[in-house]
Amino acid sequence: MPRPIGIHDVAKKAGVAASSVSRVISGHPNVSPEMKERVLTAAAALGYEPNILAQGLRRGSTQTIGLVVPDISNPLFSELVFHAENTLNAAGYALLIANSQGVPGSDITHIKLLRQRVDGFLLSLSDETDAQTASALKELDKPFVLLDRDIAKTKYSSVLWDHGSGIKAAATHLADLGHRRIAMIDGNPRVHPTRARSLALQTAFEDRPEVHLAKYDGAFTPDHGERTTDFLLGGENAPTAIIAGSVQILIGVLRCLRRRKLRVPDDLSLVTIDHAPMLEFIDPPLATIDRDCGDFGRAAAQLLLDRLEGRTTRKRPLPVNFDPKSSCAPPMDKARSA
Amino acid sequence: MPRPIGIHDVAKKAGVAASSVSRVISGHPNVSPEMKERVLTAAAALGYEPNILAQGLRRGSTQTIGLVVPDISNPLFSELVFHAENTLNAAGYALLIANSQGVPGSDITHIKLLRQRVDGFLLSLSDETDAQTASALKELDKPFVLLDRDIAKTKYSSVLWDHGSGIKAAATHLADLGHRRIAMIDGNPRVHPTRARSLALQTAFEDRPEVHLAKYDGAFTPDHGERTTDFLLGGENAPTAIIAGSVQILIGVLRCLRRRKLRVPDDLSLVTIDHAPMLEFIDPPLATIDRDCGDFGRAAAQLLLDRLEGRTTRKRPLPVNFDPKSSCAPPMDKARSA
DNA sequence: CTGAAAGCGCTTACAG
DNA sequence: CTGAAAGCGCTTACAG
Repeated sequence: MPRPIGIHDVAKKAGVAASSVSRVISGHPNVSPEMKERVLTAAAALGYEPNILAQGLRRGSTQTIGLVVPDISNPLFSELVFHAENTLNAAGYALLIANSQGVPGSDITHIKLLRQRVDGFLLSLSDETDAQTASALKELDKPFVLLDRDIAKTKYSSVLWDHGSGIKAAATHLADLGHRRIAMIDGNPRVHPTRARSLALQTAFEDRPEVHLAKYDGAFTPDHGERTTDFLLGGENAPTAIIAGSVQILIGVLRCLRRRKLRVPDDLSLVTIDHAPMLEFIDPPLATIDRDCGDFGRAAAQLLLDRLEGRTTRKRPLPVNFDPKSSCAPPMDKARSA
Repeated sequence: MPRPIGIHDVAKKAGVAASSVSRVISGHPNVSPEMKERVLTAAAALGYEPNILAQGLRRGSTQTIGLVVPDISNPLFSELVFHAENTLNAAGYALLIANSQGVPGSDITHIKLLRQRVDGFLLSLSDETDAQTASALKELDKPFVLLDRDIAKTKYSSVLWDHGSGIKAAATHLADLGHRRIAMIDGNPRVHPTRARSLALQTAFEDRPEVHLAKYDGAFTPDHGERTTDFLLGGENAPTAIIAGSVQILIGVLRCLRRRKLRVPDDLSLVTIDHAPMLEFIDPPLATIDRDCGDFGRAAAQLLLDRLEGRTTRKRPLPVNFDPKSSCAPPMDKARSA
């Protein structure tokens, strides 16, 4: 197998110095048109491609961005990746992805793994409150943007969905329908989305004391969804409406409802967060809190490009929408119907 | 921001030569115990971490594997990535992922992007018949393993599901129930799974001429599923059973059935391929052709490690299972019931 | 505008 | 077993 073409091969063929080849290839301004032409034809004839490792070693930059996500199979990330990659490619950067499996230690491992290979990071941390992660980020000598994550007492660039207003819209919709006992089953309380919803719900019904809203954080898993629903529906004063914090949690809620033979919205009103491929076949269509991942990917990439070009860090808010379909109805008021 | 610690800093601190530091760090056999100790303590004290770019440039290897997939959000890949990564990590390799968006040109782009940064590839090509991809692979000077892909007239390492036997089992099940007109709606005919199923179905009913099976290849999309189902159910001699080639195709089929108010299995028997999170809430539970992605990931990683360690290429077959749940029933025989 | 030289951080024959 | 030297492929002040 022949050694790949190097800058010296091109220099010899063009009859110029290696440094001139380098200047032409990397678009240095001070080159004569004829030098440019000779080098370019020689490079094309030889099929020269610069060695990225050598460039990176010398320049200290690799024109590559690293993306660390906790769960690659989350459909939300698919769109995010697509749009972030397009934006970065247009600016001359490539995107490399690492999957952290939702383990904070794995976040750090992958950041370390990528650190010497990339110029910057897009990070969807597994745990924004983890002390080790925080100190790893403090020592990180590359710019990064947090994806829907917010670390207390820091000013890192981040793109943050406005989960608070989405959940408030949903809860208010339920309250307006007459619900007085509403439960929200949410996931990991160590990430921004869950925290933002908690914060918003704390004050949502300050002026409506008759509305009782309880929030049950845990994990974004079917198991947490199912256990919590079981607990809620098995007890006194069961809620008349439930909000599921993610598709995974919704699966657990639906399992419980199926087992208990409860119907939506007759027996219980139901709201969910995010879309999923099969969701459309759930009957009735579920009220959904949703968001545009394309915007998110573009915004995140742009914030990182800003940092790479020396601009300052920024928090970028992004809206969240609520679509009340037909899965919410006035509660069965036992008192009245009795 | 201070320059990162280099091998010379460690050498100075330990009072030895840089070359000795290198030998200790990279585990060279000929080093005295005391040398080892001095270097290791100095390196630890300084927090030395080798520069991967420099190592890669010098050694020609990066201890990194590149994975190129057409659709990162496919849940099948999630498990694959998890197990492949574990196997590779155990052998001292890291895994980097690139998303090719299902475009053959993008496959090539990402292979080129990764080529200088990795020691080998795991490739799930968008199109195994693409001539440009074939020639790019021929010129690729790094080992690779094809993931459920097979390129004609080549002996590249690959892990191949036995889609043929899975689809035969499903089709035979339907035929045994009495179905005489069976349709399979499959996806992209330019990848091994679709081709393997076509091949198997061609001969599946050679000795049962009364069974008519037609296969409709297209794309792994809801749109192809919906249009084809519409075409089939709207025509003469509509099939009494349909096999959907993927979850995306299934979504299209189900949309059509919902619109036409057709029920499974009373009006039509239905079989699908692969699992999806929400699938369990489809009523009735669908007969499914399924497979173990963990085994797949481990096998793929192992084949690549074999190549990296100089062993020969290999085709590795993997079984596929058929679970007839309750979505298949004898066909409504209009002739008889009339 | 162009070339010769030094160096990015490491590894590896080569002496000793 | 250890060290000095060369070099992986590139870039970038420095002369001219």
